[in-house]
Amino acid sequence: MKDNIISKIELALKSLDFPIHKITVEIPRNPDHGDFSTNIAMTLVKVVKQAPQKIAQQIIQQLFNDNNDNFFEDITLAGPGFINFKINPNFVNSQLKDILVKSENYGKSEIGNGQTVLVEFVSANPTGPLTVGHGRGAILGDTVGNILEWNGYTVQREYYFNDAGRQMRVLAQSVYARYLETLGESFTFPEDGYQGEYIHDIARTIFQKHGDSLKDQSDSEIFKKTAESIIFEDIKKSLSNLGVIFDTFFNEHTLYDSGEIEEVLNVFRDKKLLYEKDNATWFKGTAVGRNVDKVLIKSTGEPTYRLPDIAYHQNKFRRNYDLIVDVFGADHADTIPDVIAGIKELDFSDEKMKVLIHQFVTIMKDGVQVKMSTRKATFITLDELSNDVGVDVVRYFFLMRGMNTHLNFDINLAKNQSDENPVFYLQYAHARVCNILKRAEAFGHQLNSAVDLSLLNEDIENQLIRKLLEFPEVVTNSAESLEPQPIANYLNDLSGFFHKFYAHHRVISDDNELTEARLLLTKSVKIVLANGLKILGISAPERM
RNA sequence: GCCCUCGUAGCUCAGCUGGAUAGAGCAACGGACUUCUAAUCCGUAGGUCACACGUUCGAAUCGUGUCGAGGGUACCA
Repeated sequence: MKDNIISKIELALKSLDFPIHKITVEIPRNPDHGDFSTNIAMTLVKVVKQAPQKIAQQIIQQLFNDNNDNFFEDITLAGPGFINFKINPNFVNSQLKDILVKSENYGKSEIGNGQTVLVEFVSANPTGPLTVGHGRGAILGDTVGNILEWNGYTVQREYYFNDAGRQMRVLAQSVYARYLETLGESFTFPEDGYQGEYIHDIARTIFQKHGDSLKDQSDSEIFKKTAESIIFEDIKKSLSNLGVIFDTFFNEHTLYDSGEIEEVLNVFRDKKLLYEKDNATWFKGTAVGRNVDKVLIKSTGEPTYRLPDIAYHQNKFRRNYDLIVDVFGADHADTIPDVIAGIKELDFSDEKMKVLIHQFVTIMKDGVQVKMSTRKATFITLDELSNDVGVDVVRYFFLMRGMNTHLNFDINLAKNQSDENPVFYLQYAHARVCNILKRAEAFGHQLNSAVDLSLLNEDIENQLIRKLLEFPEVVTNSAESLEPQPIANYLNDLSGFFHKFYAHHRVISDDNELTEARLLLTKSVKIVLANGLKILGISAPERM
């Protein structure tokens, strides 16, 4: 509908011999200002050199001249030069049929045009259970994937991990210590070891399988391998429990086997971007616009995380995706400029790469902040959280806030099965809709697409219909910004309009015609709510 | 010190690419269930958009600076 208006304005500008400017049409906050408005007259002031009101008058006149189909009910000049449009309600209402026709596809677009996207997220090393902090990235990444899919992209979800570094060595040592403890032997726990209860469980599993045969083999691969596989299974279960399924898991180690790490070093060396200092190999960041040089290979001979990160991104680029999306927590944000600098030196363009950074999650319980540390095992795991408050609540809480706000996760609020919990507002709207439709069916009402939609002329009905018609634009916008939050906000607004409509008007009444018109509206609400919730990965219950 | 994110109602947050009188929810107070589910609705109250300059027809939104919060700034990831 918006496109329709824009092209009509364009036509008018052409007839008036005004230059074709960038035309923006928006929905005014205040409904008194019409269904749509444009500021085109004000932006033309400089080019046309006339007063904005005068320009607006001419455009309005031209639009009226062209208005043979009565698409516009009214066009008015307002304020400093806004042009406000009122669309013929019959035309607006008839758009509802489009929702019915498209049904579970309503809101999908083809702006992605089949392009391939790699979305990398979570990417936590298998050293322990996922925490609430990982949860935010998981839900965010997964939902961004959904949004892209709804817009015609082909999405691959990838989890990157490293099972070879220092962290994993400390993990193995921690398990070994607990293994000795299980055997009743004396042991020394690594200073920075992992203290979680799950380490005991892993040690016991190893004991059950191998008895005490490993007690003198502190460097046995079994400790690491067993820990890794148990923890990884656990991680995958936590994720799938939340509806997050990965297509691929990428092990950092393959970058060494394939020689890609070496290759990156060679390129950098040829470009004179490497030098040796203090027995370590440094990347000359200062030569490529970074403000400091960074170590790529430590004096121990081990690479820092930066080197494989760069090689990994080169690998992604070589796999030829049209778009590469990374989802990181704020604590990892600092690696990104290095990766981008590196990638450019490897002759790839960072334009295809979008990095989403989300801020931290703080957990509030009983009004106080819960401090968390993975190593000390004073964290709340993602499993605990989703078991505690439910999958739908977890997903909604992570999506209802912008990714760059510090998210305050109030456990008490989330657990609250009452009207204080915002996710129920949406789900209840859907359940109400379902109930009405079911009841209507029981009364023998049929959905009739030939119904007279002009009967829907209450204010709240108009608002509701207009809101429903906004949905496709909300979905494409969120694909462009790669932000799920607007969809969550939209669904909240839509639910609000529906609840209000419900409270003031009955759908099923003695008036058959009106009932059928309202049933069509109700059905449309169901479709949009269900589709929106689907994108967010939240269930749409038929009853509550 | 330097870099990133943020600062909007008592609390948690919206406010789209600069637009018209700044919006929700919660909490507070007062109403509405013999009705398609009251997990809802209606009303009241609540604001120097951290602060100061600047950009322009127009700034919560963009720019610079100050203050405040969080994160990063390692031969940890």
